Amino acid sequence: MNAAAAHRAAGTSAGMKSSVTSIDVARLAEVSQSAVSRTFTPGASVSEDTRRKVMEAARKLGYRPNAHARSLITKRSRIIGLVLSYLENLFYPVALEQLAKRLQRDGYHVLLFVTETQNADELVNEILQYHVDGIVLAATTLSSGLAQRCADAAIPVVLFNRVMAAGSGAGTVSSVRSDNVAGGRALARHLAETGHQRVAYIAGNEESSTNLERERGFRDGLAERGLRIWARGVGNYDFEQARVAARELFKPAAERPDAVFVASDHMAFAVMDTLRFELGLRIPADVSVVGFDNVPQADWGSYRLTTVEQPVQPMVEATVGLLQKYLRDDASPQSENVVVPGQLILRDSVRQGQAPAARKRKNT
Amino acid sequence: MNAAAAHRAAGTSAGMKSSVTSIDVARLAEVSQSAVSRTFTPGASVSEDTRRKVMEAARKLGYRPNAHARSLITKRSRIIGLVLSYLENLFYPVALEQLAKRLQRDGYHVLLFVTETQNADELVNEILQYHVDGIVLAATTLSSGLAQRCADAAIPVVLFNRVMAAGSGAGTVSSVRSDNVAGGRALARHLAETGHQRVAYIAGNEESSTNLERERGFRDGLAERGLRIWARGVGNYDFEQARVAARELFKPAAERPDAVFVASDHMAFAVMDTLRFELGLRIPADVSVVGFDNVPQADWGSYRLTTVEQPVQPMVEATVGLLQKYLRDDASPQSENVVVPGQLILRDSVRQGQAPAARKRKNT
DNA sequence: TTGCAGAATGCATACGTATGCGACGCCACG
DNA sequence: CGTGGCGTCGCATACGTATGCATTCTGCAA
Repeated sequence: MNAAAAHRAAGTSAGMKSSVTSIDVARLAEVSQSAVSRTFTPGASVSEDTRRKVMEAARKLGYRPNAHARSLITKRSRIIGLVLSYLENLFYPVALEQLAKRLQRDGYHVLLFVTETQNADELVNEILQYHVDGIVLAATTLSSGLAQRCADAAIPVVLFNRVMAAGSGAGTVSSVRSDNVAGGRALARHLAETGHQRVAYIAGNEESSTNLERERGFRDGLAERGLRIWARGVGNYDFEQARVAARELFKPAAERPDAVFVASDHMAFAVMDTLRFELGLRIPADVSVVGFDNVPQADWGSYRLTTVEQPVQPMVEATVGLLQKYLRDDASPQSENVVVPGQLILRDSVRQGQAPAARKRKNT
Repeated sequence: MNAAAAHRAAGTSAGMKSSVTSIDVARLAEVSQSAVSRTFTPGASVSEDTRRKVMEAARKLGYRPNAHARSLITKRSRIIGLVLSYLENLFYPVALEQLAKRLQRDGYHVLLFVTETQNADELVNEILQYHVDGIVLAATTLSSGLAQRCADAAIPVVLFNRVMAAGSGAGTVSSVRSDNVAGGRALARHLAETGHQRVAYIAGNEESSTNLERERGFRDGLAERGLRIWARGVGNYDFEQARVAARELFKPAAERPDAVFVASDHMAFAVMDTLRFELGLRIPADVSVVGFDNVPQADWGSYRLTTVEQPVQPMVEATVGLLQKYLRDDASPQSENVVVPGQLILRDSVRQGQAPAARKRKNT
């Protein structure tokens, strides 16, 4: 054997062009291709002896089963399609990270689709071509049609941090979200208890379910205490638009709000910076600010934002729970809407005092 | 036709269980399966007439080509594997978003792998099973072995924001990064020009190429002006560790640094908050802070961080450029290391004055 | 009219794996 | 010793598409 041949042999044992098939392995191990397949199929019937021979040969050749061929015949790709639209709000990257990790632990992987209101038809096509086992829609702003189209293809869809508009026909599409209504209400009560009178609201995307629910809860909570939304702006879940809304709301220096609930932490940061550095207001002395999501930055020293948490871990757990359930009983059951509770997180962006029962605690 | 049948028919035309194959379409369109295939293969020879018939039938049945079957035979999956480890630093989500969008425009999609120093072997296995067309490694902290193992499998690998340690044998693995050395040097010069004398450095992961290069450039830049690193800590690209390092560096109130370069914006925010709210220091009056990355938050009012940009768009462009090049000339060429220049971004976290040529500008 | 080039089309096969089915060997039990 | 059951194994086929090759078709020039 000359040097080149030796090198080639070494290369073979290291992996090489991964065109080694189960047949190659079978040949080397002196068994049938079936035996190789069974060795790599958990729960199949293989003797300990041949399994050893196969693994040995596979290792030598650097063999790995071809996922495409496999899913062609099993009709399961072990791929989950994840579509989202906007990663600058840290809530989504964090959720994405957890979700991907969690799915990997179960042998699934995430195929990513990034879109911003792109025409849904094309996107559906792209997703379905890969025959994903399930779809997670994590984009507050996505058209409802998309979800329906996917569900029509008989593949399970779960909406993450979003829920289907009640109007569109029933729908076999499930959802996981935190309790936005309760969260909004908790914030309202907290602001009321701490003696605020003129509370403003800066909305996210006005048609999104998250915004509708948070605003409804907030309204209800205020009403309980005989208050109402004193002023209102729209930030559309966008950083710049939130700044603009804040300027607008606080422009007439005559009677400005003494508190503002911003529909997402991400927008709340924009609002806080605008209030402080453009309008020269102090938080919370001049105005209180509360948000929603409990993004990591909310705990940063510059913001210390009182907010309602969206518990990523439980939401992720619920999401893969739903997916796995649908993958098991392949008869697609009716839709299910999981609501995960989230706590009010008290920090330093709300003025204390001036109210009868005002007090500050960390829990409950 | 009764109501149920009518509904089923409607369902069929809308998509249904996507088990419609090219054969079904062929049957309905009264052509061969080959004709269907060619209709969906750009550049194939099909008459306008049959193409119309095929498209019509495909639309009726809700047909979409099966990507797995296709890639089984073409040996191209149009999937790019992307592995990253840490999404809390906004630089990565933003890059991820751009990269995914860019690849989608070319008909590619991103399969995500999230890992934190997990054992590389298993990860390589998972990636290679999907026969991805290329791999992007965007994790500052990943073991070099991983890249090599992937490259061994004869699939193109490009390191994003990272470069291979010179030691490990040559390597057919390419890289894209910004000019960390020049960036570090620019920061050093800027701090020197603005009259700082005792400059500290808080490192990222000490073995990462980004950290090594930034520190080297910084050192060189200081040396040019007769300065050296006055004190040094390690933050390991982690938020909490950066806080600890900051406390340590600034504890002896006797002679504390008058400036600190933090190896990433993300850590810099932790440092700024710690300095301000724990140690009561003013920025930049008492101490100047500079970072690296130019993450969106660096422009926020609470930080206004002077930093060096990592130009995401050009870096993404270079990355897919490399990938496409390797996919075209499938003979894998030698490795290539693209370095994208990045500008110094002046904001308000550096004290001006005290120095001869000190001035503040937005550009250049 | 004949011939021919080029386009269009169909037939057959290949891609790499999973799995039903029958065959075989082994052991235990009757 | 015979028989049945169980655990292994190999053969053959199917999954859904792309593509080389041969064939047919179309239109045009001679």
